[in-house]
Amino acid sequence: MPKTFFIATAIDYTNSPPHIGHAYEKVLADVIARYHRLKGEDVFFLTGVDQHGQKVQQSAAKAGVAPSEFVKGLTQKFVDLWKKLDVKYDEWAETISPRHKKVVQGMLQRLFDAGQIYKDKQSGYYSIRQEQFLTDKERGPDGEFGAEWGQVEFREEENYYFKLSQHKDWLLRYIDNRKDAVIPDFRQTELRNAVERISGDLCISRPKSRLDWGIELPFDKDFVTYVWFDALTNYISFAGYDPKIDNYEKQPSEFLDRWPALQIIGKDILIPAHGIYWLIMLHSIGFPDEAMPQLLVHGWWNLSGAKISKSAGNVIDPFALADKYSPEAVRYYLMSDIATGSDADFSEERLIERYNTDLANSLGNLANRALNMTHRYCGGQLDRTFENDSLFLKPNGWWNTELATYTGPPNTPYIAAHLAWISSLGAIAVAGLPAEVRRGGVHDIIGTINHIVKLNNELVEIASPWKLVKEPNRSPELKGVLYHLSESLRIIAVLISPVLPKAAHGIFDQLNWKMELSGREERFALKDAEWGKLPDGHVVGKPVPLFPRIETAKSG
RNA sequence: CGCGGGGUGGAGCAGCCUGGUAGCUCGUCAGGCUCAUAACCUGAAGGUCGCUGGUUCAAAUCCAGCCCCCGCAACCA
Repeated sequence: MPKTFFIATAIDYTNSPPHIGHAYEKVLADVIARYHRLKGEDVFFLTGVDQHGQKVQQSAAKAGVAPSEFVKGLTQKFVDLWKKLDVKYDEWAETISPRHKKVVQGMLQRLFDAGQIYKDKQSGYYSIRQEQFLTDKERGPDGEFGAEWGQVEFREEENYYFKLSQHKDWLLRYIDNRKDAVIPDFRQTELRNAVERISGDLCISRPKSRLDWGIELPFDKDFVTYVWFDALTNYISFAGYDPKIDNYEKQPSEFLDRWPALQIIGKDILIPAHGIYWLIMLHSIGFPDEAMPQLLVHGWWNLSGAKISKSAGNVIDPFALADKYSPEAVRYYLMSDIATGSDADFSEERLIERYNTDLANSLGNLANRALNMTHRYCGGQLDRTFENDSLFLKPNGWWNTELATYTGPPNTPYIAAHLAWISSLGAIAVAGLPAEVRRGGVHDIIGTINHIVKLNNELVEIASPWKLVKEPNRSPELKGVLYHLSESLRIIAVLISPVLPKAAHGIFDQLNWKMELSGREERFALKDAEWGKLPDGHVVGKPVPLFPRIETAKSG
């Protein structure tokens, strides 16, 4: 049985409502998941929320409600957003769930029994505001702790530590042996440098007197586990991992079928959280190197070059954006205007520009004009007999020189050359797809699709069906062109369906194609992206604008 | 000498790993078309690819040095 493709995102902290960055990561994961489903693979897409911790406890206290209540409201906001943006996950992770708690405690107990976790006493200067011990690094030039730390006091505290540094050499070897442990590769370089600098162990607990909104340590009721063993563990606890089984090979088949995951994370949580803590945690509980998750690290959306942050007050509300421009417009913008891995500038003007240019003017208009002409000139019926006419099927390559600059009236060989070329584009796109998906290159896939759209619009100009229709003897050419337009649209719909599911359905509906599966994801399959599936005599539907132009004050 | 990213026509970016006519989108200008969502197509102008030096027949691409910009406490993707 083929293995399930497992994709997971970071889980979001339920201390404040979702912003555009949360939306980006989940849409990216959703699109990658959908491309895998398109290939016919079983997909397990996990996302969710991180609900424990100090900040939530504080925010809840401030709001005068119990943490469990506080967390409920924010969790709902995330769920609502994913629904709105058509992010279709298979499992939802909530760190307060009993299922998760069991795995976290099971892991901790096993590591404690194995001597990987020990108790130690730490004393030093402690910032109450930042909830952390300070070192000399944090001292200002005057030797004092700055105002950003708030009240600082000397404190002595016992806590539990995980023997992190013991696994440093293993992690270095693992990273060196696996070229694609982290994507893109410059992030892997960054991680390796950081691993070299590992020193000391990882504090994994907080005394309940300070923090009780968390998962209790199974071996000491006076402590809860702090962040790492709680949040990171979600990736396996919601995938069926059984902490009681220490032999990895003996894990439940449900889990083994899914794991390892491709994990989509932001650049801020690669080091140290995922790249160091998480990988070492997995290694320490017996996961072999082949079972290490791959980390796909994405960049950030900035606002006029500045980081988006709550403190700067420049947070963008994805709900408002989706309401204003439609969820598909938001999905398209987030996927098309950033190269996965690097940062990009967010702007509503760019969103409008990309939507109007690529979707309304190019793709939407192509669908509209193609179907309209098919109805107007051929009663909506496709005719593909032309395809077999040897007169038009010239060997590849010959037209480039003579005809590249041709600007005369519709010329038969020139049209034929374009038809031949266009009918091969889908296969080329399909061939390149797996590699693009593997490295998260969604914006490259979109670029390829847009190129196909562009060539079809060129074909319309070159062939000028409105001229051909006036010459009865050229009816085969006319029909050939119209068939190519519809067939191209069908393939484009398949290729773009992971990014724009609703629009892809819209194209299929208008083509009057696979109507029995209307609205369902199974309607799209990569194997259908091959040329010539629309049968002879097929009648297409009436065109309705797929992407109404977004009018702005300037253009309207 | 901390770590990493970036510096490419007016704007935003790709290309760099695997040297060999500098590419895309937007914008500007001119032309064409009328099937279409005032959409589409063609052409033009516009670049010393941050600077300097090196390797090479050949460098945006490889090497060295330098300059400038942005991240690397927390909220936070």
